[in-house]
Amino acid sequence: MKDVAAAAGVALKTVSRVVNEEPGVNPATAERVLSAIERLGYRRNESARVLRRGRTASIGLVIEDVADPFYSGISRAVEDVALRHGSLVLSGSSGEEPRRERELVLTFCSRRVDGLIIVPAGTDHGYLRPELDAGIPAVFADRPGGLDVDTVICDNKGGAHTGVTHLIRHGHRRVAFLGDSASIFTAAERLYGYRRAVEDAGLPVDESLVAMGPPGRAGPALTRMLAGDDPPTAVFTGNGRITVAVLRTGHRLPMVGFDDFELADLLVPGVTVVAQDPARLGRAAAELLFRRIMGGPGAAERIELPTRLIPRGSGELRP
Amino acid sequence: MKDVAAAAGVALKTVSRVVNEEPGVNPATAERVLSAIERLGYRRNESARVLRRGRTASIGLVIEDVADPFYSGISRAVEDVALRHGSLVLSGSSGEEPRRERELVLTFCSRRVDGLIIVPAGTDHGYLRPELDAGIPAVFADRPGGLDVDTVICDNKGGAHTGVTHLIRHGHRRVAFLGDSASIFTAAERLYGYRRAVEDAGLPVDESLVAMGPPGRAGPALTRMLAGDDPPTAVFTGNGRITVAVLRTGHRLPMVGFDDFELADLLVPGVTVVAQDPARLGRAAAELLFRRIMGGPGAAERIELPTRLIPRGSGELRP
DNA sequence: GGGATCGATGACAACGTTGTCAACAGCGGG
DNA sequence: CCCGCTGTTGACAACGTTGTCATCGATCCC
Repeated sequence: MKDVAAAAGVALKTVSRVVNEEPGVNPATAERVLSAIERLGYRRNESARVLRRGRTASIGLVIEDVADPFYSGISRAVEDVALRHGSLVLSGSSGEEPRRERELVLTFCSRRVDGLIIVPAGTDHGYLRPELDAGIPAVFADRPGGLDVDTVICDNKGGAHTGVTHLIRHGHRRVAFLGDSASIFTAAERLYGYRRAVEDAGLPVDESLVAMGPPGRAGPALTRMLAGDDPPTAVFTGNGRITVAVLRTGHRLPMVGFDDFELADLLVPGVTVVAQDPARLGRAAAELLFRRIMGGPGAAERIELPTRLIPRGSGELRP
Repeated sequence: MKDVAAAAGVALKTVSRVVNEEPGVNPATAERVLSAIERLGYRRNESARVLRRGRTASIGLVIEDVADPFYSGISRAVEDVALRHGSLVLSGSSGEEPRRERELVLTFCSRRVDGLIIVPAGTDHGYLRPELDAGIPAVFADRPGGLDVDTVICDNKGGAHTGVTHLIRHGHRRVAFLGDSASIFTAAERLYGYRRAVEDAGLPVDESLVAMGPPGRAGPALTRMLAGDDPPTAVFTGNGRITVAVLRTGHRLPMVGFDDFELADLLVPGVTVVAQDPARLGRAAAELLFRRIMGGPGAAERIELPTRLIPRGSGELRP
């Protein structure tokens, strides 16, 4: 900028004015400055600008894994909203490790992001306190983070309840539940919804029909159940990865899965799912965040998005 | 930092030393400083640090769309490599719009990223010249960008050639090609590979069997071909999205698709594909970039990754 | 014609950090 | 006892930008 000023024969401040399109610069002068900028290939140094102004025009996004379509859907939606607000997105994958999440968040904070959107990995988010107190707004997405902070989640219980009830209505009395590790909030909620649905139908909850754990374990778990004395006649899967794992086992059991996925309609039979809307979730979280960044007042909000049952065949099979 | 120094009763510089774990600080003093840091919830201001030191420890990544599994695979791999180098990833989706790509790149540059990985959207990347001259290394991924810059791409021609030849070997003499818009590098290359394969087999290239355009158009195009006088007996699809579009039409034509996708093996018949490895592509690009960032010398490299034919049934059907 | 107003421009400090260099105390060797 | 060395600490400038305030000539109104 100094060089530009020298080349254009004006003061530093005038260049600054031109670059920021501030009013009150003689068009002729501005023209001279612009041509000098062009000639020298000058680019404003954003770090210095941030240092001086305090606002970075960027937000941090911590998800579990960009390569998972559910999270990349969120990611894209957040990016779009950020773009509309002239903001950039710093993002990172926590891989479900609380330590990595914490690391990412702190890195983002020391880069002075204007706000954070976090898919919480662990349960203890106390490390966020100082940041929140320092005035960095945060939004939890997909799962609550245990702090009094804006949160956007799905109706996990309700969705699972709907899906399981759907199977029961089609005549199943023994529905298995295959969920992700019980330590994950969404998995626990969905399990709760499953139990409620079974109870509400007046059926006994049989714990031998429930298996929680990482997706890789779901297939074997189902196989064991089917080999038992009183096997399930249908299965409800707790998320997209588990649904796929079960499909891959080749058991052609009637099923309903949580999470929609591409090609679910092209399999035979089509896979009935309880769909979430990741784009909507991301959008809601980002909009909430920007409202806070712009000084939106009030207590922490908690938005719960609905789910939608999409019948495609696999969930309508009778025992 | 000033406050920390005051609280600990030491000079600014000493706090800086502690924060950066520089040697030559009395352990007792360091302890005092650390406790002050803890007490005040101090976080180093990265902008100021960047301003002072010149290195940002972050790289920029411009892809087409995070929500596309091919690109999110790349994204994840880049993130992992960056993590190993202690670097952060700024990323953005260009949506195949050259203007947006340019905007993103320039934004990244003014934030002084240490380097760029770009999936080029347009053909004119002249706007990058000043940045390159300013010493910001860049790597083009998936497609060349028309500049003399490190580039990592797939063997598009070879992959298409292999896939089409596979169909011909199974007795097809009229193979249709459905590709993405011809202006996209990879689409053009794959078309070229298709033509070569047809010619190499001594068959006539029939332009009425070729349709290029956005994925949404692929289905209707195929339907038109099939309604013609001399319809194709098999189809080669130019990328994952087009493959899915074709599958959705319900025509059960023998086919081979470029790009692997989840569940390709669960459809009936399984979908034979020519697979790329997005993770490997992302990793290669990122490693190349970091080598440059650390001052790796020499002329621009061009890496071409192989593809792999995965037979699953749809490509082995006879006419 | 004189003072007020306005438009254009510049000088300067400050943002929070780190690199450079100097200061100072304590210590051992001659 | 003096010199030089080591270990520890601090003062200060600089990074590139922007906000504040001052300057200066021109214009305008009475």
